[in-house]
Amino acid sequence: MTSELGSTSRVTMATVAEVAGVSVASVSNALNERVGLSPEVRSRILAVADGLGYRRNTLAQELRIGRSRTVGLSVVDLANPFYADLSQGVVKTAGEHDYDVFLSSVGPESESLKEVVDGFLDRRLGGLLFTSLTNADAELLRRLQKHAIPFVKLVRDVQGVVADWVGIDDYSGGVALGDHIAATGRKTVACLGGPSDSNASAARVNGIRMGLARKGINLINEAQPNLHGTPTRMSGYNRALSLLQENKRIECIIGGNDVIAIGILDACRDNGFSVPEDIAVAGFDNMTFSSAGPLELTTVDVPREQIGAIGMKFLIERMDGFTGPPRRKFLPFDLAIRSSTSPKSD
Amino acid sequence: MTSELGSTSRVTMATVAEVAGVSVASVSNALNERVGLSPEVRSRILAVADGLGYRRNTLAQELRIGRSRTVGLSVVDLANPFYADLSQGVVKTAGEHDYDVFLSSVGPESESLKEVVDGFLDRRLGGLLFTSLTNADAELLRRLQKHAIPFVKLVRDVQGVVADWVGIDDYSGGVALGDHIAATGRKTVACLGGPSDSNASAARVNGIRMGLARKGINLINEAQPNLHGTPTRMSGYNRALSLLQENKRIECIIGGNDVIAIGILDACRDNGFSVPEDIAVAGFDNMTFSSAGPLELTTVDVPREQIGAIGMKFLIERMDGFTGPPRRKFLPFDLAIRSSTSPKSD
DNA sequence: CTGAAAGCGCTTACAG
DNA sequence: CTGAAAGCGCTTACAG
Repeated sequence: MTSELGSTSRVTMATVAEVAGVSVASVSNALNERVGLSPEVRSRILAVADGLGYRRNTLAQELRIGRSRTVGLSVVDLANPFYADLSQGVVKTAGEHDYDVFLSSVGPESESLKEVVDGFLDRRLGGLLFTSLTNADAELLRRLQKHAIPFVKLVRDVQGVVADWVGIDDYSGGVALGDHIAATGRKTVACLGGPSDSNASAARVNGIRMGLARKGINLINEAQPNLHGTPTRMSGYNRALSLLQENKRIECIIGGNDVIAIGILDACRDNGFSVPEDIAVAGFDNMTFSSAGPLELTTVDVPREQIGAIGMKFLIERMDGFTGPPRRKFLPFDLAIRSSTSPKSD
Repeated sequence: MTSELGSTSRVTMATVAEVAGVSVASVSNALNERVGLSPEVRSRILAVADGLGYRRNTLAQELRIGRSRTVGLSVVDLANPFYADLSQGVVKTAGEHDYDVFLSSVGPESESLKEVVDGFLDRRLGGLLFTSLTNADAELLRRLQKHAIPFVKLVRDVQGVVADWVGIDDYSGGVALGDHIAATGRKTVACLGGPSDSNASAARVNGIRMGLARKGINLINEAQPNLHGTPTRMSGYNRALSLLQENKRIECIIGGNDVIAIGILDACRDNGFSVPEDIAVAGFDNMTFSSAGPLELTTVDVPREQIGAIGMKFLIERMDGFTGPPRRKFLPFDLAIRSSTSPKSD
């Protein structure tokens, strides 16, 4: 009498209908709270469904109605806490609005963005959220627009793709940081930015440059290839190493993000430079670990979780049919001044 | 002639079949590389599908075949880098085997584990991966077993639920850590562990206690409620604060994980205790930030990403029909000794 | 070697 | 107020 695999064969609407003595249509209507069902029948159906432990098959439902309450989130590197925090904001807000999140990782070891997007589309997800975009992704995004798939860009923007975007004014953040460094009295300053194909990284470096320039300070590595690079700790370490070796008088190194800055701090430690006495170090993002016990990194506080949350909110509005013009939401940021850039005491 | 919404109405197998002049069955057979199709027809179908930009509808396919190449991953707090690293391992391994990951967050603000699991089941996911389980979840897991849904427990184990598990021997890790602390010559030692309903946290504390006891050292907060607590920085800070105030002679505080340990370091810094001169601090996990510039935390190196990767591999084997007895995989760990527990120099 | 047909579990007009 | 029927886009025996 019982099926071979799985002691309990799934209970479907047909099962509920049979037990309740009604049609599957009525079961569907009852479950979806549609009008035109006598209260008695409706509550009987609900009771039966409950008793049988009925659960609606999401695949069947979504296939039929052609819409999904699941959104796709594409992330380059979950192990990078920046994206983990961002994702947390997305997942939390999604949950509050009864949406789910399908996560895909883009990366050298994993899939390309195109493959990730294909996977999203194959699942007929209701909307998409992107991080880590570059201008090279413009065509892909335009294809989504052609298919009328709503999406939101997070943190980084893409030239020529007019769509909702949420982030901060990275340029102004950079200016504030450069300004602060100049005010500490340091004049020999280098910057080790993130990848140049990230518009956010580029804006940060531009802002830092401008903030310093206003006080007559030029980046000592302005023309060098190390001005931009991979946003990893390793890259920060290696690039800082060569800076420290080439220029013994260097007074400050600014990382394009906190992960790079940690690499810079490692390099300083390993080479006997004490921070901030010998050299100042600053970052960008204000990751949780940026202020931890003895580690006190000056940085720009980027509201990562909020970016994810508002991005998700924008996406929900689009999925709900909002057709207003694309929005660009600049979230406020703060400069977190800590001991890694304490004024020179000489 | 064009449909109102979405310029390009989706191309389905029917479209491909019509253009190629064959039946949908043949299209399906061609796409699924089944035998019994003349090479010519097959390649023509493939060419047409490609030309039309055909993409298989995953919902329809999964509904039909009743299996899914998507697995569910339940995580308490993505913003906690421990789970982010674990997730990275899962996602990466999944991608390598052509599986996808559906992520759900359990938490006070979000859904309960039951809701998360229901969501997984409603989507007919092929298998599930759990982190942060407690004994209270036993019933839920047994229900999954009754329905023959494969799952793997990560890091934490659950009493009475015999199923695949991947983690480290937390007890031995604790012993190694306690042993090390004793060897540094410190005798007044406290431990601020994670939640007592986590079998991993409990094992860690037990191990630490044993490692110290072998050298005749007892935890000074053995009987106190602060021996276990929330695994957050805030909790570490607050618990450390009261320890420092109550016992000026305290020589070492061990955190049940690195996040707690960071809170301990914060408390030391804010109260003028220098590490390791005045007091030693140790953690557990070896998070990336645990060694960062001036921050040099002694800790147990837990291979988080590998736990996720192997857990995913186990799950794939189960989904592929492996029916061997449940496995318990203990991954090797290391003790990372750093300056936060340097020997007392008196 | 290829196609017609049934069916996965839903939803939604449309009759009655 | 309720049900029979078609259909979402696939896959899979089963005929031919």
